[in-house]
Amino acid sequence: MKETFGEYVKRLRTENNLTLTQLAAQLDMDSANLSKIENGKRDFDEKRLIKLADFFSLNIDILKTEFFSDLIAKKIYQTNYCHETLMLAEEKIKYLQQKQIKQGTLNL
Amino acid sequence: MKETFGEYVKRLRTENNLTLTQLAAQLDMDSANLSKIENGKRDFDEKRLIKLADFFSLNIDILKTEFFSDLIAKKIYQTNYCHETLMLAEEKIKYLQQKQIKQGTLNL
DNA sequence: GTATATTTGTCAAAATATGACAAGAAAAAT
DNA sequence: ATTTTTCTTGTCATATTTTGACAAATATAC
Repeated sequence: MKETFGEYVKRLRTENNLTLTQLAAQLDMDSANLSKIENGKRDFDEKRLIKLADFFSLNIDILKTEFFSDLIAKKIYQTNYCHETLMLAEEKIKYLQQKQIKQGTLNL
Repeated sequence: MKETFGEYVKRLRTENNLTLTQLAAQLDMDSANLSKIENGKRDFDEKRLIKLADFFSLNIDILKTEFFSDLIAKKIYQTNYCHETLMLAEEKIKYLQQKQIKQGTLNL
């Protein structure tokens, strides 16, 4: 079963025998805040995904999938019946893509 | 093919022959901002979902599904490959639910 | 025990969202 | 065709949320 994004970062860090301070330095952030991220008390800032991918030589698209799926999971969990919402979201994404093709751009 | 949440609201409004001003009054908001919502230039505020459901006698859960799927669609669209992210999100929701069962509560 | 690592709490500053209003554009009514 | 109504867009002050930073408490290792 899947882990959260925070747990994923923690695993990357510990598997590479790094301290919070060491990884935080690489990501240009406070180690205390990184700890909160690993423990699900704060969100990882999207703009640092590239640094994370670079440092651990991860595929950025896979990392983004990890990241965004986590945001979505947190948002839906508790609020809403999951499967139906996600199915509908998928339809809507397709709709937005269609709309973009027709209109050129799309401001959301 | 699915519509956006804004288009959905607009459809509800026009099918019921209401002006923006009339619906905005029911939702306790500015009609100019409601217009932006219908046209995808602002987000509908979650806290007004209940008023919307009440006024149009909609099932709140179905409405929430419409609402949250829209948020997700907007977030993923452009950024990420859709299907894979949503599949992973579903797994993560299950994981969070499992985690909650074990821990009692979960702060995210 | 001391040192190192991690977690938690707090708070000011930055970023984002919201409410409000004015003015322009489009549609409808007369 | 001009007046009235409706809709759209722009702007901005305020409210809310997120972030960065640091201090202090706790836990782990040596």
